[in-house]
Amino acid sequence: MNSEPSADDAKFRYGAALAEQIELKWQQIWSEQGTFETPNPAGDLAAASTLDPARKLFVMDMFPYPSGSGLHVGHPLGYIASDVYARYMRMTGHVVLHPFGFDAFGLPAEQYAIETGQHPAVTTAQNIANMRRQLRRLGLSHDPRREISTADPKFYRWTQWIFLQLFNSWCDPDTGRARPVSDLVAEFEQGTRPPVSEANPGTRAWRELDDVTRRRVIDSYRLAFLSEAPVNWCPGLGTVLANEEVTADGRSQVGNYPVYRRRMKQWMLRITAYADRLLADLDGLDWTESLKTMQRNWIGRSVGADIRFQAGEGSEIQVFTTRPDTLFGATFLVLAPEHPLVAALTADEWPEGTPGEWKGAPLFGDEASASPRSAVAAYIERTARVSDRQRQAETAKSAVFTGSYAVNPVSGAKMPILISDYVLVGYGTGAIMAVPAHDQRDYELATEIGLPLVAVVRPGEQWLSERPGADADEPATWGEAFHADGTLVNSRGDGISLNGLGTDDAKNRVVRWLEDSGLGARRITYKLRDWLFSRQRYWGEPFPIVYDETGLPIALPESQLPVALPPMSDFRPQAVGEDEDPKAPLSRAPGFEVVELDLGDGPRQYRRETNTMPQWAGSCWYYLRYLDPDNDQRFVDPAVEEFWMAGVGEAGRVGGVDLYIGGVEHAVLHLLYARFWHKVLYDLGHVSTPEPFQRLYNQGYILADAFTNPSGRYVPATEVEETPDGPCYQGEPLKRHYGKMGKSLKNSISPDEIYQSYGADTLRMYEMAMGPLDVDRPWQPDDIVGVYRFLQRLWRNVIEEESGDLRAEAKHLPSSDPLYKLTHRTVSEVTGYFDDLRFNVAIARMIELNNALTQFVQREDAFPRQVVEALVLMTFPLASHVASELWERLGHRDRIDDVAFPVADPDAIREETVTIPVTLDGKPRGTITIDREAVQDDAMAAALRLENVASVVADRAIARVVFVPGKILNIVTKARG
RNA sequence: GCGGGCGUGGCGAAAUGGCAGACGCGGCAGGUUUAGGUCCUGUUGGUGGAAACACUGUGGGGGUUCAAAUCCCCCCGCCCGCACCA
Repeated sequence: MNSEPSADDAKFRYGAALAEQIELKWQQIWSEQGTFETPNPAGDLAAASTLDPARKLFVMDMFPYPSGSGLHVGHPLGYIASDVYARYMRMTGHVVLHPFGFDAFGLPAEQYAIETGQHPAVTTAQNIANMRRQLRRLGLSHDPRREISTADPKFYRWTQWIFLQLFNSWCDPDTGRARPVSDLVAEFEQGTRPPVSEANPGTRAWRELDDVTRRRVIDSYRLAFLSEAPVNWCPGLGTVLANEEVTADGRSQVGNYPVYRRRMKQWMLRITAYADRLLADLDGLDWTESLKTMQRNWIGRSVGADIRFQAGEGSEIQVFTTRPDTLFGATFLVLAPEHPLVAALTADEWPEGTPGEWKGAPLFGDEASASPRSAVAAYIERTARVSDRQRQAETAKSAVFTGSYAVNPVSGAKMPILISDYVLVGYGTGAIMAVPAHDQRDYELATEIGLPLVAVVRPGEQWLSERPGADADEPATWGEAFHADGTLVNSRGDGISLNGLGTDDAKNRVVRWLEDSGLGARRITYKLRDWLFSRQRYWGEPFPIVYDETGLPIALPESQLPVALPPMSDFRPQAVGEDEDPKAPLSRAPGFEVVELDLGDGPRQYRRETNTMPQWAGSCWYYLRYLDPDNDQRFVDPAVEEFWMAGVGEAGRVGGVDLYIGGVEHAVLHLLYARFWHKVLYDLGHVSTPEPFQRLYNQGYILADAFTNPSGRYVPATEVEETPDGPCYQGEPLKRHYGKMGKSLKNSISPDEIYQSYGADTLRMYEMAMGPLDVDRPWQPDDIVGVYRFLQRLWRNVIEEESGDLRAEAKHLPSSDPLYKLTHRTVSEVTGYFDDLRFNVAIARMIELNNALTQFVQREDAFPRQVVEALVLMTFPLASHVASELWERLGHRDRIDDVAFPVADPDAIREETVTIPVTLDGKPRGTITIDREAVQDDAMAAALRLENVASVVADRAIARVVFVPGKILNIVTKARG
């Protein structure tokens, strides 16, 4: 199947060996001539001449982490696509910035280092060198001077600098924008803004506060702040874990250690302050609707109301609801087990007549349910033990009663207060009003342990009739909650009645009433959480933060950046007991944690922050560093930033990277985090656009067969034998699967294999020809020969295979020649397809043209230069090496990289006559060839000369004629008479 | 459960209101070759037919239209994301 050249093959046939020779030659030339170096408008990389801002284009890929196993053929799909586009756009006169880099900090790199027993700095450097080599072998046109690594101190110095911008900023609630903390302090000092903060209960005036309290108040406003948060804590690994790193049964993916929920003091970034803008600004972006939807869902805006319920003396419980209209149906309250008021609300004794189910007796037995305190304690303990995922997997609802009651403010009804794990402490207020008749979860709990149900929205007749035995007034008979909109019933109280209103009217009326009575207010909440930003890990950016004797954080001055990651031989996270506080690896680095610094008031001792930043930090801004990678004065020169990030093209484009290609797996992590950082930088005046990525394109994945043995483990797909009884490995029958190519499914295919059999140009072209760029596609090695043959035929049409000489040149084609016309039609179509990233169809058109060219060359034993040059130029963005070689052999001394993409001759495309189908009652009956300008009568006259048409029309009457010029003639007939 | 997307030959796919299946793989037939491979030519959705041709055909059903793979409604299947979000 491989086309290893055999002895009698022509010496100069385009085969794997010749392809390799050509590819290495041109890669060498590109490197020596700096072909891919893109100039800047200013600074170190400034161009000799001025650059046209209207012609700039910033095209980039999501950068990879430097993996130890190198690339497989699935990785470069997006890289090839961006490269083809970058090369094409350069040929259309654009100044194209096409950089590449490595996401070198973070867990994948550190895990690889631990597994191989080496230092991550060593493995990272090795892996980067290896990947750089593999990418160069593919002929990607990245500017080598702009390559960055997030683990390079020259890079992470500025990651730390941006963290300081976050630390030194707060979000002004009046404008929703970030401002310097110094503004906030000024407003506190002048008394124009009250120092409202949890750190200042009672909101005493600024001048009454001591220094430490003032610092606590300011800290509580910062965009980067310390907070106690419940996290996934894994003592076995000695670190917190992201939700994604915890398995369904609550254990660590790595090492299979148990994971606990635990409150820990962590750095948080206040991304929630940007929720509204992150949502609203999606509208102006050229992203797919599905990706925007994912971000919208993740941000999860919901509109409703806060309502305060009185519970005994002085206690007040605030809930959030999106259905304030159902307030009369709220028959009990449910708090998250972690809610701060739980302890205060837990009664000493059960009220008279409390049912056993409310006491948690079925869950914990008689002893634990003897008093509210023991039952609540048992329930809290149970919640802490169970992971989030496990909780959600449980089918039945559970809850225990606190022994306390609240009062429904509209109906006056007495509402038992319960705790249950289906109420989440992190969403809304961590407490809900339960409306069991109209909320499915509340319904399940109410029917499970016997709580009252009141219908306040009347279900429709149809809804009731679909549920046998359902009585409109008895929700318990419904089998499930009725949560649709409807007409309010049973909703009359002392101060307010909602009866007869629709859902929307009822919401408005009850919210107005709550606001007037001071019992509640309209409110919007988000699912988006603040971003937990610290890790007890070694391989990441150190925080530019120290603590003084107060234990409060102090930002280091810019002049002390970077805070270098200290070298450590044992950098692994350390296991600690369940009750011990975790120690970040950096606390063990000699001389790192305790330091003497002069921060402006003389040398003093400080303690450094020893956590590191998470994997996402560097990727939040790396695209900006490409613009100005060696600048040691600023993270990016403003003139350079403005040039590359400005919106080009249609009016109203917000600007940012002009084309960003990457996988959809980053839809809500990297892409949301980066948008947030960018907006902060924008607010503070450091960047010129409100969004980082104008156009985002998700390439599909390459899929391949994968196989599992009888014990369910994946086996290397390349070593699987196909037998008549199915796939086999080491004598064992296998189960066939199908999935994303990669290490985990053991079905990777190395690009080296393809280079060996066909060359890099064939691989590039094959990956682009497989199908639409955004769709997953199977790796089908048998198909590769299709594009291989195309390149081979193109080569043969220009070069004598026996001698290696240029073929004879045919006479100049007249513009009336069909091949000339086809060439220009192809150029015109291919141009459009390249513009739209539809490389698969562009390649199909080019193959068609080449097939026609092949016939010509065989007939004439000579090639027409116009056709060949157009085809070579169109091939260049895809198969750059062989196109460069052919261009040179065609006698050109100029670099093909600088040649303009061919432009179609409009006269050649315009046909004097057109051939269109004729249909009778929608059925095709033949074609007619008519003048381009022909009108309906001309077309009819031509159609009636067709035997097929004339015979039918003779028998039937013409009811109607539809003539679409250039498209179709449809004759609608009816029976005569 | 909610949200997004997809469904076309043996396979990857074209056609986004106007002759369904461009282009490629694979298959079949022929040429070149000692043979195989390479290379070249022809052919290839299905059914019927020697052929011309006819009928049929884009997951299923219905609708809009002169005309539907394409637009609308219902159903089925598959993929992806989120998921006790109040």
